Amino acid sequence: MSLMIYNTLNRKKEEFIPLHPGRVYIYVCGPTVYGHSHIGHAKSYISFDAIIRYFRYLGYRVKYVQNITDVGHLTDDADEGEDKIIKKAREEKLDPMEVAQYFTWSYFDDMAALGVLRPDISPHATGHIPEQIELIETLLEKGFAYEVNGSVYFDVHRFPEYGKLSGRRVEELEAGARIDVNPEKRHPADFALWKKADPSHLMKWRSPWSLGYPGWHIECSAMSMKYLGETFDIHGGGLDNVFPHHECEIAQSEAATGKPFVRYWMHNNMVSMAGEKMSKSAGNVLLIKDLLKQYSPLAFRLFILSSHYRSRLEFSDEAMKGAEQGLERLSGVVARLQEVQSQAEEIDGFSPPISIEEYYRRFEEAMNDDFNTPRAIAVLFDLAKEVNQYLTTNTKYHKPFVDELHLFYRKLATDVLGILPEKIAPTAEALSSGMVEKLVKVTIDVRALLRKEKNWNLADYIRDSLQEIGIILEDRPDGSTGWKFKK
RNA sequence: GGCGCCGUACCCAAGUGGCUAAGGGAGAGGUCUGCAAAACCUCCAUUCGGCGGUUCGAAUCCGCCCGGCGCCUCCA
Repeated sequence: MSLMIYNTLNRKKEEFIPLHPGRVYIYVCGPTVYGHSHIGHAKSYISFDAIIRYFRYLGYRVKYVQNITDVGHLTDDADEGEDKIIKKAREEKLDPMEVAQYFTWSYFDDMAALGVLRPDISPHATGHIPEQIELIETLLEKGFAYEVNGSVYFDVHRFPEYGKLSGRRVEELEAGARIDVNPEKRHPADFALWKKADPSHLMKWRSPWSLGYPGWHIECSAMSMKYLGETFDIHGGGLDNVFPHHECEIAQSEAATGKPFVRYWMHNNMVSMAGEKMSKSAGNVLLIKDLLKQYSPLAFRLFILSSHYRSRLEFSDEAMKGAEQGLERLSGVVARLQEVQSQAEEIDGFSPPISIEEYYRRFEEAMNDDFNTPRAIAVLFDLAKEVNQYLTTNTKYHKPFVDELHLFYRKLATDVLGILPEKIAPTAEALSSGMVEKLVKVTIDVRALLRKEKNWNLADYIRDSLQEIGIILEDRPDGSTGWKFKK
């Protein structure tokens, strides 16, 4: 069973064959750090997080690079306008690096809160100015770029394959250009590699051409090739980066090295709200920090991964609540498995009522089909039903079997998808010490006596009161009472 | 104007030529139960925006129409 990946370059699914056996070299476009991240960003990073976790599950050694863009992206028209970070700095009366640094930490905090594993390398654009200058020099030497007035532009006509990723033609771009024509450019579709800074510009570096700053695509080429090689396996990012960003990256990189840049291009689709793409400019953003005030990070991951990464996802409170409930169901089954593990034993002649291998197979089959997490998650739910049946129809449990079931969720739900915690919220059985636990136990015992006397009013009063302080009691058919913390 | 995507039940969402259209949530009924919660069982789209066509057979392919969206400017 081979791993198939949808490659934007060919618009079809292709078998994944790594350049170096057993290894995956992957670059994903990171954030421009001029504001807090919203849940649209989160879809991208959670999707690639699951993809990388799955590669590791398959046994690949992954080198994951994700840039931090702390310079270069402009606000308005292609060549004029003000750098976003500088704009923010001016507004807040801060040094641009203070802005970039502040939002970099904010981004890292958000990702940690969402359980997104850190990339192996998080290179900063401003930390790689020499590499970018070097790349531009190569492009000039090879005649793919030209200098005008201290700025350097890439000449798209010198690179006939320009447009191969996004399916555009230079002539069409010319016709439909909504960009104000920059008189320095030979052709409207040419893009800047280096811009000369005007005297008031806040971020600038010395270069052979001028005191200036790098163009807005060159950083990704410079940094990805520095850490992953001139040709590497996967480059990922948002669908909205296909053109012009990734198209330009290909042009710059392949022109400079004469080699294929990236083997598999992967693009995630957007989050929408009320039918419209979530974006800062549209103003319909929900920040990750605000989302997490209301919903649990794991439920949000479940929500994100229950749609395919290449599909658009419609966010709503109703959908998020659905995810919360779904997560409750999954964590419920794992909590019961945990609970049962301590009392389970070896049962002679035990024959497993569930084929766990079959569920592994189905999960992998789904993930191997271009990381189809919605189908993979359905497998987890299907098994949950069977496990619950097993747990409710038996009173004695076969330890190795219970362990195996538990391991299944541990590996796939916790390690690969990251939708279940390492440890489920404690239950009475799982705990042997602690004052809270002891107090709850005493209370439950008292309530059991009241129930024996059929003093329902008092018994219910205790249960309701505990619920108010976040402790849920569950009476079971055998007369015992379990409890858990309210999520 | 150019390029492209999507429209599956109340909500989110898989499925892209062939058994009964995944899964979750919500909803209805039932088992259990003093009640509740959880769990389990049953039900919940004869139908996939509409109309034609291709085919033995289509949600899936083709055409037209309706509706929504993305990119072409920074964007995950």
